[in-house]
Amino acid sequence: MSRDALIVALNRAMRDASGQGVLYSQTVAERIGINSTDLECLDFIVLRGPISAGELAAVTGLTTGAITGVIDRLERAGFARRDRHGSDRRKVLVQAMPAVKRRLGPLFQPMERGAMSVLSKYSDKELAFLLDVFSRLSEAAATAITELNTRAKGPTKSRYTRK
Amino acid sequence: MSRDALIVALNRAMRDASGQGVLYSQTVAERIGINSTDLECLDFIVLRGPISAGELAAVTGLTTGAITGVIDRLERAGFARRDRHGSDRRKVLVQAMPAVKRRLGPLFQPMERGAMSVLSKYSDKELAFLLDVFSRLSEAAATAITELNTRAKGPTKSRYTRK
DNA sequence: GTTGATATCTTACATTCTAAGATATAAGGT
DNA sequence: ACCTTATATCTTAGAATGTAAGATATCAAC
Repeated sequence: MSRDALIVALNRAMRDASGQGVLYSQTVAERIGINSTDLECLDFIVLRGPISAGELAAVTGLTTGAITGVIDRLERAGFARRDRHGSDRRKVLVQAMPAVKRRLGPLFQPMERGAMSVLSKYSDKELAFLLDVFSRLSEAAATAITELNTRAKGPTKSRYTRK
Repeated sequence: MSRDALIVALNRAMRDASGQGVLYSQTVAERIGINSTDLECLDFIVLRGPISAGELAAVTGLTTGAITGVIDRLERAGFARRDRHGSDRRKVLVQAMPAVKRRLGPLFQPMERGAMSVLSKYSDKELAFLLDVFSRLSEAAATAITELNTRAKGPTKSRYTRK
């Protein structure tokens, strides 16, 4: 395969792999009866410990109104809990409940095992190489997103031509 | 870094990279004034040539009713066109319009350049290695999704796995 | 204590999805 | 040819979830 063809194939493979990841998340969300947005928020809640509603809105790009709904549903499903902030009582701190690990863990196992079965075949050196590549790609993507947002935004056009 | 830590870091890096890809798509969609679902469908339309509405529903996991709306919006925005199937007049074939390449191309350039700036530093051998890894990961993910759906309790609706 | 900033929630409305059924066409048996 | 059943898309009604704007409560500074 030529170098050019290799790069084209690699770009497609990356998009496909990314898509599979999304698809897996959607499937997991469906299985536990919440939507993808709520699962993404739950991921942030788990990763970034007790987090305020406002921060959650900021990292997900949702409005605070939408976040209120997200937290309501996560609470109702038993995956998260609201607490008042100790010193600033306007704030609401959201944290994950034990049910998350118990119910979400098993659902991520097939993916973890799958990734493991692939990765376990590589040497430490190869894994380090892969980690480096992924990090660089993420960084490049972040830069590209910024670039896209920074770029002149042409004439404002309505979302769709009127009904 | 220990091997275990390496693998944990890699898993997180993969999720992050996947997320960046999604975020990029959302940004592109916003920039051209359509939603992410419509852009995903448009990608299929571009890749898989003239495709019937039903097939589009099958590969995306949307209902045919939703696909009708998607095609309506893509048509109104000038990105796609409906045609009657030659021999089976129940079918509607959807194909991309030239405007897609013209208007979408530039928006994907920052990402392409970013990926290129990373990938260009590697040897052919390294690129081949990466392509192999991505392919294996995609395949493992597909298997994991199937596994997850197989374990499902109720009737399962899945994307991409349907024929 | 008053004023303005901040954090979250509420409300009204828009968009897009699903489910069910309508419509049109196809295909096969009689 | 006719009738029945299957298929492909569209239509409709209702649900879910998003935004925007404003209400409410709290904080922070003067």
